[in-house]
Amino acid sequence: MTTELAPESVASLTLSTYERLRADVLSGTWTPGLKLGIESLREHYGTGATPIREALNRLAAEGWVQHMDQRGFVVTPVSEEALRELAKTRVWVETLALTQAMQASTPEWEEKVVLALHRLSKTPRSLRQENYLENPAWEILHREFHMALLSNCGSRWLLGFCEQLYDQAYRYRQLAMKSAYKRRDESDEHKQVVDAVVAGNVSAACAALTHHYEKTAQIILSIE
Amino acid sequence: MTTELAPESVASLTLSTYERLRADVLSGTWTPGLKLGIESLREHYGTGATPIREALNRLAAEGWVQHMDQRGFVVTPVSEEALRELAKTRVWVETLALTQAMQASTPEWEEKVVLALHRLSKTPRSLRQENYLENPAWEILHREFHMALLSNCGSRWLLGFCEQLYDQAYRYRQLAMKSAYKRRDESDEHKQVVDAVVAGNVSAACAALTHHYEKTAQIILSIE
DNA sequence: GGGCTGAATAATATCGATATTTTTGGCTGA
DNA sequence: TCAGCCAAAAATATCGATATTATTCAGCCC
Repeated sequence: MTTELAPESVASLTLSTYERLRADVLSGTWTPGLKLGIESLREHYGTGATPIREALNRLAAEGWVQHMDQRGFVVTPVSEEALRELAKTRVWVETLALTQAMQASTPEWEEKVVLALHRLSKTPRSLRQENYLENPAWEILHREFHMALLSNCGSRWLLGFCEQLYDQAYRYRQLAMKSAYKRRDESDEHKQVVDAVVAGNVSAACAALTHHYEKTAQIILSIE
Repeated sequence: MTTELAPESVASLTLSTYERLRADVLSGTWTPGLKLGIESLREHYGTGATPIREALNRLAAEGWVQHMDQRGFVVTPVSEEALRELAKTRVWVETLALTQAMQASTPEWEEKVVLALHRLSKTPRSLRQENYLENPAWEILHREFHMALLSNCGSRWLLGFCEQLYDQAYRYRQLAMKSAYKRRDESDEHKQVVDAVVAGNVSAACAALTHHYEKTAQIILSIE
């Protein structure tokens, strides 16, 4: 007797607070290094201390904030070195996942990837032409495209690591966007990855993905 | 009161509760699938609900327990399929880390690895001869050996992933030990890895590590 | 003047009690 | 007999207040 309805609507305060806090860290609303005092967060999100603390503990385990015992929480700082390390790790881990995904390739997966790319390319990168204004729809589809690419790797652990790394890199992108927006056409880079995937050329696909990530890191680094 | 010296002794309740709970999940004290009721844990660990909940939230983010919103926590279940996936992922990710570590090899790192192996081989696997009794010193040195091997990979992210996977596999080992103990000599397998590392032979080192992990998984699977 | 000491202050960490939500179990009506 | 439904019970989630712990800063000794 399983009577399932939409549980989203009645999410616990802990969960929704976690999601809001996470989004605010990812988007750069809370800047790196900022001390996250319980009292001020409590006031800002309009809840008690318990949901705040529970959310912070989860975020600490995921690496978004750091928890100094008995000394509170701070937003994980960023640094050029950390970004380089992140970019390097992403290339290693995601090419690994892509390789495994391609070796286990199925027609369904290929179609899923092609479809994800199609949807992405039909969505504008920025909401405005003149200056950059983030398009939330594009961001969602972009994440879905990259995850679709790796979804066939056969390991939920590996996929989870890739998601973590993707989201970490997203924060750096957001922080960089705050200072400057450099126009860039990723659509071609995406297409090259998919072309190689469809052709079954593992090394070409990994090379294209690597190029895509290294260029991203390079652009962010060039801003500061 | 009495003046405290060691900082460990004055760790916050949240932290020490987290560590105790984590150890109990890893050691199999709380069996997979078990419902972890707040009230019973509160009583068992002799603390309030807040430290328990915070610890559970951290453990949930790390994959040790699962959190069903508004429906409490359960110890993450195990399954043959999950173990196979874990073992597979470990081989992929750790051979990646080992490869990178060897490519960035330094004399200091090599010495660290050799030393870790030496310490490990001088420590008995079991506290008793006749039947198996876990030797905590061996467990610590074993973990340190494996982490020393990967410590030079150049990415804290990657190293963190490896630690996660190692600890997850440790839980499976512990669970298997509860039902049966199969005598096994790992020392030779460890030595083969180090020999290949010292010789600078990347593929041989990865093959030895892969063999080591696959045999572990195979033994655990054969028990049930 | 500079470094140390120790109370005052501010923050975190924790508790006990309350509000919500889920689950249980019995009752009704077809 | 069985599904559907409501009330009671149990558990989770949350709050407000308190206990502990770090930090600050003025006063003091060298």
